[in-house]
Amino acid sequence: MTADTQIPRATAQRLPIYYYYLSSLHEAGIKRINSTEISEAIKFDAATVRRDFSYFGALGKRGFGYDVSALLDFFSKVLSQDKLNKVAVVGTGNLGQALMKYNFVHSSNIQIVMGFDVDPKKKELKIDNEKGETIPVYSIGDLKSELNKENVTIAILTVPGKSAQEVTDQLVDAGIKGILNFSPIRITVPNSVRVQNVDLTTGMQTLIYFVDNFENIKSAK
Amino acid sequence: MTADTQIPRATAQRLPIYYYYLSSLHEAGIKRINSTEISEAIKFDAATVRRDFSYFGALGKRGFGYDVSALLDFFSKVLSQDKLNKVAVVGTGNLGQALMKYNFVHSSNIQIVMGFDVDPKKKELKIDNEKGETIPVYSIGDLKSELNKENVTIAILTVPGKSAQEVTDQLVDAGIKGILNFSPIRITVPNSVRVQNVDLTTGMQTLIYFVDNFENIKSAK
DNA sequence: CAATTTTTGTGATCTTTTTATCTAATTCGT
DNA sequence: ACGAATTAGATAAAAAGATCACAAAAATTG
Repeated sequence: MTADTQIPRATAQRLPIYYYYLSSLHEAGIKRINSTEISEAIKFDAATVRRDFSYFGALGKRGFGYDVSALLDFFSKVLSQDKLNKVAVVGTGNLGQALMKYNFVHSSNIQIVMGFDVDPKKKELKIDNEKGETIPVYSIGDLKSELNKENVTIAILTVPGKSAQEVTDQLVDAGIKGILNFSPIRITVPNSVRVQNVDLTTGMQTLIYFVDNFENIKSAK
Repeated sequence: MTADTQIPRATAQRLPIYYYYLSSLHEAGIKRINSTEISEAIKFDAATVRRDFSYFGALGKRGFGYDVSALLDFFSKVLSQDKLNKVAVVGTGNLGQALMKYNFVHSSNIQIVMGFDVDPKKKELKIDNEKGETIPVYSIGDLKSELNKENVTIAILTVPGKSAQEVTDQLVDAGIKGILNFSPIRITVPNSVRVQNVDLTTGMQTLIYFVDNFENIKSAK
């Protein structure tokens, strides 16, 4: 079930991209695909695609390509699409609330089940998601107990930079295993906790830099 | 003014992180800093930090470190913090509206000045940002004229995957130079246009994969 | 002011990632 | 069923990126 080879980081980062693309092919009723076409759609070299897939074994057939359904099923398992991942939003400011309400991080295997905030007034907030379910907001003091009660191991961190590290420490103490960090701070966590940074401002600044310095960037092919 | 060396991609991606950190130091009244401390805060190796800086020349002093103000001023220029970048949001669904209202991509040099949508009803939307300014929403048919009128060269793409490529083609035709792509599609653009992908779902899926396959990821130090 | 400490900047090296090329398996048309 | 066309998977090479380690420069100390 689990891969027996060590998967390179860069490959792991591409897996959700493959998964999304395969889903769209499947929905469109496309039955087979080859590495060249995948390459064109996702903008990585065809050799990279084949190499990535090969870490998981021989998934394709020479002279034929890849069977979309089989590949999709496989990556579905690899990405734990079968199991439901309960997620908590920590920091229910504008961004946190927006993520809860509109389920921007949306996928069948991810469900935001609760929110936390330092401000006790936020407890009165009744945040309804798109399905009409009310997502409870708790005080940050109840982090540990509430997370454990529902067995939540993934957190979305949407607190201001100032309190990001302090709240992170509490999340770690509460047994959180993964943090999607929207704060502009690079948080410190022990080795056993995974962090994925999603900084909206950083992305935009990088883009502007790339636009302004087009000629100066290496391999901006 | 512009760097005379080719800046590696990886370095360019770290510039906004340095900038944010330096700003926070400056605000805190800290006058000098060394690569080791920077390294601890931003979680990249100290040698990487020094190497990154060195692409822009000798910014530090041996035996002393870096002067925070001077370094901040320098990166401020590198990242065009002095010039105002007008940005348009294309696709005023939940995510697009949230970005416009709450200015999540917020920084002094970035201003969202207009929105676009296929749905003509959206034109009646009066979206006020946090400063109380009303951001107009136009029909996507007016893309070219409105963008050119205000000299907008950066777009935030928040349309559904289905229409992402079609809208991208229109943006390119309208002369857009950079796209911050929130759609799950890897869009195709000509060589002269820069794309930065920010996929919320992908980030979360990658995180879950990293959490579930901790032992299988290479150099998850 | 000499000795010691600090800390940068960078050549050298190592690691990771990407790309190119080759080989052999499989398909497909006839 | 055969031969040409296709295409994955493997191997090799190249490129990009991270890290090591140390000389040189500057600061600090006694």
